[in-house]
Amino acid sequence: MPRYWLMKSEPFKYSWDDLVAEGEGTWDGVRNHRAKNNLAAMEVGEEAFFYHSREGLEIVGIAEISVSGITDPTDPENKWAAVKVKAKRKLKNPVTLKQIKAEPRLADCELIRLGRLSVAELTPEEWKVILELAGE
DNA sequence: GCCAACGTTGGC
DNA sequence: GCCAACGTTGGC
Repeated sequence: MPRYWLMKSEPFKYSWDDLVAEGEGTWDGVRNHRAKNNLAAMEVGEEAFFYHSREGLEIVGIAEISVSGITDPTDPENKWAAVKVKAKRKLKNPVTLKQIKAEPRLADCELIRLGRLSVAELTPEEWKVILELAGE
């Protein structure tokens, strides 16, 4: 069973357009244990929403895990996890944090419950609801 | 720019 | 091993 993810990035540091331009990006620099566990659990081919935090505050597209189970190249001690992702496609309409908060079916998702978690897991149901909000 | 939430650090 | 202080994240 594939799992579904949501990855946050501050667009002035690394935006969806940056990922599109690069083709493939390494998701590193995560220094939170729960986020790390999520990164370590990712498998090649699984999909993740790409969310812009601090600015934008919306899900803009879907990325696909292209390389999983690597150690963070920015961590000299090699204890943190990382993955590589490829831009898959843009959402038809971006889904804002406001829309997510207004949707009762998403009240329990990690993104809302653990606001500061930079890599969150979504259930298949939550994934579908967000696609619905995107007009898909 | 502020502040709440949360993780980490360090003194005891 | 507890907990206060501090730093960081991220929404507002």
